[in-house]
Amino acid sequence: MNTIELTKPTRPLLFEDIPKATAKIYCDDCLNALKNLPDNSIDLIITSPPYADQRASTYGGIKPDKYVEWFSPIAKELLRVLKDDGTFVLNIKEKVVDGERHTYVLELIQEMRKMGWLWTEEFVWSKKNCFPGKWPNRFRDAWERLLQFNKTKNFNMYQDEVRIPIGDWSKSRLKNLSETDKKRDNSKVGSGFGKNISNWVGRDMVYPTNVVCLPTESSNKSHSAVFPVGLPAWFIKLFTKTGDTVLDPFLGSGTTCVASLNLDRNSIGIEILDEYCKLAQERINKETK
Amino acid sequence: MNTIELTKPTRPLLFEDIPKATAKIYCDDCLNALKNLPDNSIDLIITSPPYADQRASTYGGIKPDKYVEWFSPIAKELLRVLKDDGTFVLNIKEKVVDGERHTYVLELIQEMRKMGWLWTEEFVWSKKNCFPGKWPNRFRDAWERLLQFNKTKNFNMYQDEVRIPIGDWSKSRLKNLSETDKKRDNSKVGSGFGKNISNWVGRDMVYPTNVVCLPTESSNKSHSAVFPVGLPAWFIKLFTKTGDTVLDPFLGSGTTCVASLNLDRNSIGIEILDEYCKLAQERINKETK
DNA sequence: GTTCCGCATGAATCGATAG
DNA sequence: ACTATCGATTCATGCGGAA
Repeated sequence: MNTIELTKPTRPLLFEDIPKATAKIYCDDCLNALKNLPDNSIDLIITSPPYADQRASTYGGIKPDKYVEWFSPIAKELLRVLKDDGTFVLNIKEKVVDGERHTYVLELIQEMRKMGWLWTEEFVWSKKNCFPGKWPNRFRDAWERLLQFNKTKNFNMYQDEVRIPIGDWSKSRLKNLSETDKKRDNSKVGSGFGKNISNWVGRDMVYPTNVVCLPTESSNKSHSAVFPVGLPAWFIKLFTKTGDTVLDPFLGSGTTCVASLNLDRNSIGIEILDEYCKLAQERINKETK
Repeated sequence: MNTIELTKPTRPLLFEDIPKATAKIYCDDCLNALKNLPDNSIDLIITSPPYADQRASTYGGIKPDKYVEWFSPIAKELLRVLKDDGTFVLNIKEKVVDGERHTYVLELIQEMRKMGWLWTEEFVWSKKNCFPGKWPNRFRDAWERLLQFNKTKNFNMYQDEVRIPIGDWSKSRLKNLSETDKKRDNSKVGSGFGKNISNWVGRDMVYPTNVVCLPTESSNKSHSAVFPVGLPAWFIKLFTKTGDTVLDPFLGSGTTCVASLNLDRNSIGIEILDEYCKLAQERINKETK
């Protein structure tokens, strides 16, 4: 098993003791790597596991009928490593099998509740640029589930960190304070201030809802991630504070670590495929400040 | 049991034999009234049943734990009265019980599949102006499930009836097509447009997705239902044609009948509360053409 | 610097064809 | 009959080069 550790100063250091956020990547099977993590050590788990029948080369192409069986032991380990006031956000969507939506996600929720998880909420990720196509009996699938699970009812939630500007203008431009927006604006100006989105903080900010609207990232040819960096960023801001630790047990191309570093959170990523680990490392070097 | 029947000419009559759409309201208990309907007679069922613990005075306040048990016999009757090529759209959302989303909707889907329903699709109704409020551990709930069930895989779907304007991207992109674009065939490209881009010229309507964005109807003082008329209207256009019959077994204030009449569809509504039946009648007189 | 345009690229689904 | 593979369908987005 290879382990990659990256430490980056993420802000201009004003004092010597400003904490540095660290990203650690385990290049290993998910269940194996999780055994290395101590109990109650993670503040937020956010992941998008391989969907049924996807990524066959890496994960053996889990059959829809076997999905719950496959994921359950992982869910048990995640329950162990999460802190009592932490949160687990699971991005998932059932596929169509024989003309019907398969029920493995419904079954998974029930199974996870049996092992002690609380099913606190279901967010909707609404994707405007979903996969194209036309069928006689079905429209394009433009949404995925973001299931929120907790260990206890007293979990940390920092709602003020994800407030959005009010009004129609904000709908199109500044929807969810996505990291890409923030970074683009920052890079244009140079300093951490200037034309930053945070300038708008304080003017008619409202709390968002449980519907998250973000486009997928499809044109990045180096990796096939559909997880836009704004998605983990949103939940990291919502459920953790600076210096906390974020875990993604199916890291893929490293999106969760990139988002974490840019927000001064430590992160642990697990990814079985070497080439994805390398890719993650490259992205962390390139896309973090 | 009272029955109200309303027949309205819904368009300027050009010929004597233009069919008139009819709305029929059964003021009765849902299961009782359904017994009056023959097998395989309904083209579309669309309804928003009382949610758990809602409308307690009317339905005895169905407890979340008893929800599946309460709805199952109704679902069986609905299966009986629906035509083989018809569709059942169920608007529902689980409520929060003791800090968790309750699982009665998940269980209901599984139970309905056991009795023969196909769970074809789950649409999301994204509510732009959802109920205001703030809670320490939860955002405002801005979406509801619209579960599509069918009896067979060969159901009627009239997709062209609900097409929407194309996104702005096409205006800038397809204004001036170069000659190469007009001639381009799939020799160059393996995926993506593949075909000729000029196919898109003049095209201004596209098919929607399975995310339905509609605002809730505000300021409706007399009834608590937040079913906007646009919601049944969308599904009526999508799943029925003129002259078909639409059923709403929990009519409430009559929204489904209003939408049906305005689209020249016959409708049958069932509502146990007399005052709701009266209200429905008034709305039908007032809000239909 | 800014806007415009060309182009590739999707956690998809269905139906037909092949073993 | 049952599974595996393949082609056709479709629309919003970001990147990079050009005006």
